[in-house]
Amino acid sequence: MARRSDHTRAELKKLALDSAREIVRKDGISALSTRKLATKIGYTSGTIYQIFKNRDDLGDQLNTQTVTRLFEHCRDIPAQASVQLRLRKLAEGFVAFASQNTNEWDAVINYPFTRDYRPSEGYNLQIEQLMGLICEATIDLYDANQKVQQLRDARLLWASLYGIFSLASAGRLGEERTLNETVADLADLYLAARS
Amino acid sequence: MARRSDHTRAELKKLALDSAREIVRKDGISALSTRKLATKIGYTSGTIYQIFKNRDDLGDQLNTQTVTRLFEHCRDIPAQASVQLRLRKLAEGFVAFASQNTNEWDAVINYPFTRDYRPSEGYNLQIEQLMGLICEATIDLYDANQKVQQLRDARLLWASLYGIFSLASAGRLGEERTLNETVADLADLYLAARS
DNA sequence: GTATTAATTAATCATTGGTCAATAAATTTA
DNA sequence: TAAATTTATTGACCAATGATTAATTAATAC
Repeated sequence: MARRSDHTRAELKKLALDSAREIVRKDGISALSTRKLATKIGYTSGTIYQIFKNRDDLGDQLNTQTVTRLFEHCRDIPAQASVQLRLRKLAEGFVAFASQNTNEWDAVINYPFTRDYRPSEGYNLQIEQLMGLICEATIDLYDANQKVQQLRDARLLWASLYGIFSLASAGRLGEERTLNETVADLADLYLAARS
Repeated sequence: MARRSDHTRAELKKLALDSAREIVRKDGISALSTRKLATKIGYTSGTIYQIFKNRDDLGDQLNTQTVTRLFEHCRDIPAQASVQLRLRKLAEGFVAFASQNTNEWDAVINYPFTRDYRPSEGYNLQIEQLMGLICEATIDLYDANQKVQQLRDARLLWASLYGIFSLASAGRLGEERTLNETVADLADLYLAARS
């Protein structure tokens, strides 16, 4: 029996999330079960439900972390002079992160949530942060009174990106063009329309 | 015991697919299990595995049918004079179909396939058909020597649409703009870039 | 009518998410 | 220090799931 003072509640949660991430990273989202996770951290499955409300909650927190990491990855991209360059670099950042974290990113898109699950406030906040990065990159293209349009475009870009990644991760993008190129196509289309 | 001559193999398959569709339509993709499907058609679960290779196969065939129906729905849209109108109507067609077939369309996007599942040739063919509709609508915008670019754009539009629907079905699109409007935004962005 | 072939079943396996009474460990009280 | 109380952890459950397969039953051929 795991001694009850082995970890504080917070430590245990971190341990669980880290281990969950490791399982997903190594064997994909389908390999993540409460039992496997429990075993990995030296507890039993019941304890998992003391840390997380349920499987949806576990997935939400895992994915929130992943999106946070994507955000941090993209935030650290060096500043660029033009919108073109900024968008290009941002797109490359997205693709690079997704390629280096295939299974984790796949979980963001394909985690088997319950039918009526809705993302947590924390998750949505992280997505807003990402949207902020897109807005920063495209700020030169909009007047001060076009903020609404800018955010609308950012959302559209995000949705499009999301679709490209979804199809790519499911092998449904088609053969003749890589993920990188398709994302670049999107950036080009956007620039052709707005600049 | 179901009498072995109650249905031919083909009839049985149709019966199973129709019933699967009914289950999904009514209670969503998560309600579709081999047992439930078997009971519904008056057989036992083992028989399902005589009709379909496995759960992935069942889902693939169901989704292929759904995409076919989406295609037919959009193909029957009356001809329009301009690219603008054609795209607009096509977008509306997509949204209308998705809205009228929520659960079935959700299955196209979120069916819990096995990790290494890849869509069948039949499914991919149907997607190509859809791409054809997009190309028909946008044909005026490209010269004869720009066929590659045109198809590339069509794929991009499809991926973007797919992303918009994915986020919408997961309640991740944001509140302030409807599905209809977002899809229209996409069409507008595309037109602004290419016309 | 008997032998052969093939469809259907029922039992079974391994696994899953989830709950909860029992148990063990830590903390407080006396 | 010893007993009483609180709380974390367990392990035994439950109801489902996808999938396999030997046994059974129905249809067909001889």
